[in-house]
Amino acid sequence: MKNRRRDPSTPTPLNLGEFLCFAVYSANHAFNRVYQPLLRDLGLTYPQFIALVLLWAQDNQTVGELGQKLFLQSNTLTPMLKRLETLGYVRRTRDSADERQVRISLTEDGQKLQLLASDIVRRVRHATGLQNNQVEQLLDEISALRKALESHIAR
Amino acid sequence: MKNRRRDPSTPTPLNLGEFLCFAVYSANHAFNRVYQPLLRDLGLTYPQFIALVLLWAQDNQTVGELGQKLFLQSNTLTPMLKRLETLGYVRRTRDSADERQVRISLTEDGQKLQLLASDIVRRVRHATGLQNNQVEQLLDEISALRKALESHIAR
DNA sequence: AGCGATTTAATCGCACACGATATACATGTC
DNA sequence: GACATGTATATCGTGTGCGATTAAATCGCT
Repeated sequence: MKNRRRDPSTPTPLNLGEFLCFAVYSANHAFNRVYQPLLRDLGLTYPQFIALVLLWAQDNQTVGELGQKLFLQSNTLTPMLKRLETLGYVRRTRDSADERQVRISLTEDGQKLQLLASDIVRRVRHATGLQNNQVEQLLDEISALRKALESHIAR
Repeated sequence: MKNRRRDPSTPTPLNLGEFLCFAVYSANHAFNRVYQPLLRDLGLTYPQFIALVLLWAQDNQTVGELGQKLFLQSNTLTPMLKRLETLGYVRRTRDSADERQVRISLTEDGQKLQLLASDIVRRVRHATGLQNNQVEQLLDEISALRKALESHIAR
């Protein structure tokens, strides 16, 4: 039960190791670096891979739909999707019913990538060193954290 | 105990909500967005703030020392520290004993910022909606995750 | 039908982040 | 002391991210 006396003229020293935000920040970087060598052969970056995961689950989504799920806006997505188009993994076509919307659909090559994706995901999960139930628990906790932060942002 | 039959020609569908990496990725973004309005008045970005946290704990560190703690290299840090210098919060001076090293020291203005920092950190902690012991537990879990990922990268 | 408000993407400028490389300095070996 | 080796920082190019703005299409209201 220590109650150390401190010089009141200097603020409480902040220890970066105690920052939850920094733990999250550096864990995110670590994930990035684990994915990188696995994705290099496919010419993909980690965010691009995440976008493809969404498209494998549901093809032909609009830019806005993808952005809602990824928490990204068109200013980030549009250039990224254009790169995926250049790579030959997706097509970008205006929706004929609503010309404001751009629909992203997988090419045949883009669909084929999914065959490799499961293996990549498996490897990354292995790299976490966690059991399935631990992954689930941590995932729930971090998701709850994100939601709490977002509800705070909304105010 | 469902054991759905699947078409063996199509891969297992991947659900982004089950990706621990994505939970971490989006939680990191959420932190960023919570910090942003709090730091705007100081002209600081979130990574810049984190760098200052390190300098408040120990002034006059080298670029390399900061990079080791932030998991960043000079190609990221140098421009960022130059911006902090332009803002008038730090000075960049070559170490006279070893001219290869650049030492980063806080200006008077940079030191003063610490008075506001504790309040910002307190607000962000409040935004997480977590109790102190919950923060500690989650921090330990995420740090362990980062370490596991990094030890995997090292191989 | 007409027209302002809303929605959807795209564009621009800036700030990370990193791989690859360059440059200057320091160290060790002969 | 010279030269190879190693180290610390800086530079360059590319790819996210985001705030602010723009442009085009649609909606809603009268």
